Amino acid sequence: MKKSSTRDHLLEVATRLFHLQGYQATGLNQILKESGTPKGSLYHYFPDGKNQLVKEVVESSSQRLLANIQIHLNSDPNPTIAVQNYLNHLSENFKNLDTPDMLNMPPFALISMESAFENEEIRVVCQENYSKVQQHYYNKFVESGMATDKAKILAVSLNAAIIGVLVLSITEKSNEPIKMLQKTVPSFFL
Amino acid sequence: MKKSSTRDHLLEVATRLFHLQGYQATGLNQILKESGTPKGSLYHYFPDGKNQLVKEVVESSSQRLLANIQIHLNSDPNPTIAVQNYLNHLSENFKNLDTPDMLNMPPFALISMESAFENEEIRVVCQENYSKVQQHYYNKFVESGMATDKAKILAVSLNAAIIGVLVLSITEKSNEPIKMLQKTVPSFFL
DNA sequence: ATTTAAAAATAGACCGGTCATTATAGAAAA
DNA sequence: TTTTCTATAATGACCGGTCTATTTTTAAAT
Repeated sequence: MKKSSTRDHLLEVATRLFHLQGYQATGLNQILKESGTPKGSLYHYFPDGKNQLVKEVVESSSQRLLANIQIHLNSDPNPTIAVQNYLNHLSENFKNLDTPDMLNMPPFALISMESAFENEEIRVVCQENYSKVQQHYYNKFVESGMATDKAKILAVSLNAAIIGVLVLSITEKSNEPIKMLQKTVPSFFL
Repeated sequence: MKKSSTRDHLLEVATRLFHLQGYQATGLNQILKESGTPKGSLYHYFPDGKNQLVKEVVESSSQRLLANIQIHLNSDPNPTIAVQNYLNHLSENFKNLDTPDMLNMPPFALISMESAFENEEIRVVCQENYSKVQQHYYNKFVESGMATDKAKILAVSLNAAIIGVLVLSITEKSNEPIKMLQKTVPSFFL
């Protein structure tokens, strides 16, 4: 028997909607309706309401994102190829242009900017997420022999570039921007 | 004198708030309150309400952004230095970490992601804005002798990197990410 | 195994408040 | 006087959150 499949399902639907529309634009009623859950259950599993829901969504999305990045970074010893593999994975998630898979490619840009001046708790979780992502890149670069100071600025720049191409890809509903970045990646490592 | 200073003021306040909080999180009442305008005036100048306000905000912000980019790209014949000058300008706008100047550095990421799956009209305006920004970069690169195919992918990548770095800077309320990107810019042009 | 009491989960009505928008009137400017 | 602008009140829809009641599940006691 599913221990708390209702809770998981709620979190899943909320994750999709928050990353797609933002949490400000996503009402609890929409989450309830799309997940077929009554309001009582939501406040049973998430007593602190929407704020708790947002926080758990961001935290679990971060874990998923980090694991996903690590997998692709491990796919090749050469960091250039590994990063390109990761970008390739991201562009795959844009095959369905209108409903990109927000679970395997959580674009934190929306939630992190929504929270930046409004919800300090969420903002910090987003910031920590970005920091961890960059740490993953940094480690990979250093392992492959890059100087630590260069690895640091490159990790931040790569993270920024990927965030940016996701914003672009979502805005124009095309994976072309991702493919373009893919081609410029090698020059980062010269 | 007050030809339509009320209208301009309304647009100014709305611009600040929309870029800071997103348009979903910004109520008309907040705009009215912060601008000291009565509700009647808003619907007098913007008969189509919030949607018209958002559209005009994005359009005017885009114009401002494009003009600003052009100025900095013209600041030096060398594209590397010109881009670094622009990044320097951006990092200057983060001196007041809690209230960055959204007029001189409109971060479209928030509004463009908010609108992507919700307001097609706004989404298109954002997309066109990104396209024009990239055209500016492209022209600069080609003028300086870069091959057109390389200029194209580089323009997209640079745009993405700048978008991303603004997302990072806003999230962690620091201009450090911008400064880091500044250091990696030269490698783009090798 | 059956009964039973407690706990967990579901269900939805309800609340005060705020949302964008409209309506209506008065003031200012032309 | 006619147009433009200001000022509020009222509108209905929806917001997140609370509340109480009911059903389902769990576990203990017989």
